[in-house]
Amino acid sequence: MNVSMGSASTPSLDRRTLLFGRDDTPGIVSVAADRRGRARVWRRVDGQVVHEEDQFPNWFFLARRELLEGLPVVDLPISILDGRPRIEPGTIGLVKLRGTNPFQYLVLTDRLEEVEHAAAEAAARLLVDGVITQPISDLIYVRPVVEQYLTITGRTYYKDMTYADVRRLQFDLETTGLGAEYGRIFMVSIKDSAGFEIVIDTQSMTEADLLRELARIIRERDPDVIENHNIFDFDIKFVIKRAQVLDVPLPLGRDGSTFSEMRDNVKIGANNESFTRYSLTGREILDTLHATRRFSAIQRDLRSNGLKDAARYFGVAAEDREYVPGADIWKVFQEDPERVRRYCFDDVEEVDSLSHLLLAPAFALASIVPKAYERIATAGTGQGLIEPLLVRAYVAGGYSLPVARGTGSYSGGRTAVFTTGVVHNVVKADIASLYPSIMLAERIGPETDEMGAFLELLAELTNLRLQHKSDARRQDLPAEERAYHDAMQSAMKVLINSFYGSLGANFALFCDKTAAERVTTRGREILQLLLDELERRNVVLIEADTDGVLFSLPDRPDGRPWTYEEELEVIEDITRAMPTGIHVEHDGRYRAMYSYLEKNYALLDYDEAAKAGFRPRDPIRLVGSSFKSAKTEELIQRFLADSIKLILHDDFPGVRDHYRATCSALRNREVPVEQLCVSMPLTKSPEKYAAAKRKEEPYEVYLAAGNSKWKAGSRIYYYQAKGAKKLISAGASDYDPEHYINRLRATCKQRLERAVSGEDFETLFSESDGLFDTPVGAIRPLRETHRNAMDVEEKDEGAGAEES
DNA sequence: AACGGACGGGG
DNA sequence: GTGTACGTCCGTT
Repeated sequence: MNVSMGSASTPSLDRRTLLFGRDDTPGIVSVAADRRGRARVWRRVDGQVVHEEDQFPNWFFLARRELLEGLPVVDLPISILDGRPRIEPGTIGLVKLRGTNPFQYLVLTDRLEEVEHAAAEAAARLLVDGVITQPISDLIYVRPVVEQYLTITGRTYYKDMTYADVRRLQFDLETTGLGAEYGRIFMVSIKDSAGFEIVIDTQSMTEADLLRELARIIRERDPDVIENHNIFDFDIKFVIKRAQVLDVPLPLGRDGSTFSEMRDNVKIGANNESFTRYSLTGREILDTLHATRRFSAIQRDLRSNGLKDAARYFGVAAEDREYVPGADIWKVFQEDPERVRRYCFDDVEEVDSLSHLLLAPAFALASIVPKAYERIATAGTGQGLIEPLLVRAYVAGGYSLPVARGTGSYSGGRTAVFTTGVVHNVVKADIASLYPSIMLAERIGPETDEMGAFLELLAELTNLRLQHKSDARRQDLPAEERAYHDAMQSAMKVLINSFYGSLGANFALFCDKTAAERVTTRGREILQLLLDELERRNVVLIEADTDGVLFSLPDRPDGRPWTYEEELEVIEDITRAMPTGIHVEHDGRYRAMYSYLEKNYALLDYDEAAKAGFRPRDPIRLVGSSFKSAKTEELIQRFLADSIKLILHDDFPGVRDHYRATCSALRNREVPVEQLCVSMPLTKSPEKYAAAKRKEEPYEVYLAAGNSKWKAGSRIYYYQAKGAKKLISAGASDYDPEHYINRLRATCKQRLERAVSGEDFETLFSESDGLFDTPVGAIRPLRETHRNAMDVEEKDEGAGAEES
């Protein structure tokens, strides 16, 4: 409905220009711009970096012309926006824009400081005089200068470049301590994507020379991107501090300037976190810690964001990777410097690997969105990405811009649990890109989008993503090219999924709560259609969430198991019953499932799925936080998983046998003590603990073992012996079996409460056969249906609405 | 034991 | 621009 609302004379941008901007200049690796219409551009051409000076009009949107009163304003024709606009030096140009949105004017000038200041002053005066009532944010809309340059020229970073074309340099410090006030740097490892590798340390030079050498190497290697894990909050801070103390200059920018510093925010999940951003002219600085945390905010199974943990999680930690505990590094360096050198270099290697995995999509986004790469890597999706894209379209099209006016809340996605307990023949079905599909199919976009750019962009992204996705799978393409297509498709996925969010976010320029609610309402209807279609096929619904459903196919009279192909047929059949543009996808199949709580369940794979060459994984998967607790002993955690597995195999005698075997193994001291230990850190030093005068279990256990000294932060392992807790010792067998049997029963009773009745639990978890017990072979698992299991998530203003 | 508060990362 | 995640561990009572 919003497409082509303009008059016939209105220039409309083709979709490619909307998405990539109108200027295809390749190889831009960094941009510096100022408020006087000057830009410096660094481009990588045939592997060499060239520096170019450029001119552009700074610009901002303005709601009221009178804010420029008294300034020598020149009216410019709107046709100036048809190509790349150029103005005479010193001009304060004003373009009256098309359409009816509040920001009616575009100011083009190379005197931005002066003009913006004057307009802000005028706004403040008019506000005081009561002539206007709007806040200044409704009167003047200014983007950062680099974005101004990229937007008005239609350029972006990294056109025609792949990740491998950019020169990335990683460096990592080893220091005598964490605080830059007292610590010193004694080692630096450096690596770059052109094959440079070095580790330098204070065995062969002074700390000052180490810093000079670091600076010399960075200048000589001339990287486009500098990266490390926690580079902003540690390495750069430390380097600057030590360089200051030792009077070493750090002219690391491409123009010989040093680091600049500003407060900025990094979007992590739904939150904004403030940090000190350091910048270098002509280079981009990227923090893999930010990237890791952004990842783990979505993918919750990455527990720790530390470099080593993240590298192991992603499978990029080398077999022979050297580890040195942080607190020991300086000490180990005295005894075995070679070991610390290996450790330090392994760090930069892992950073490089994480960068490949986590930053390639941000890199790909930088060839689309008019924004510096280092900013894209920390930006949110709505205001951070979608808005710059739409604003570029509005500037190029000469359209007036809306202001953000979102308020209130609306209903979001629907979640429901229909069945708890044990179910078989489980299939997971997802509606592909539910919200984007609805927006495209029903032509739902912001009412204020008079240019119709919103849906055009969404449509183009959806088309192109499919192409990139299929190209990423083409075996006839070289790996690097496939990686490029994969990064592109995931960048586009990020954008596609952000459109709905930017409708629902109050502070987004193109916020439209009514439109957002139409999307979610339609989403609930479509999910209901899917549920209805499934029920019509006599499946048992288990759990539904916004755009996906877990269900159980009925056993067939002849007992034949369902095949994947048959399940696909069911799903394709359902897709045919869905509205146009809505596709249901097969997203997983499981032999059995224990549905415990909403989003907490155990899945048992089909045997063949485990063999089929996918990632090797346990045949049973426990999903959801309620199954995991760090404080559970290994034996109990394993016993629970095994019991669920047996229950899902319908093997109740097996559960009882397993229980009895475990009890007797405990009583006969056959369980290795390691499996019964809990681990606790001694965070306080001996002095601090003594001073605290308050007994804590781990310390008392450690002291009772005859120790009096420990290093703060060291971790101990201990178990319950008869009468007292004791430190682990190899082969110890004086643990208290009754204690562990009780713990095991208590844990299982709770976690299995929806799988077996209380009565059956007592039968299963009993060491002797009771006279009146149900025969164990006759025990059936629980399965409970929950009617009215309807639940609609409220989408509040701002938070939460961002995610789709 | 129960609760409020700090932290997550880097050496 | 503002409110605010979430799970774990610490410190206090």
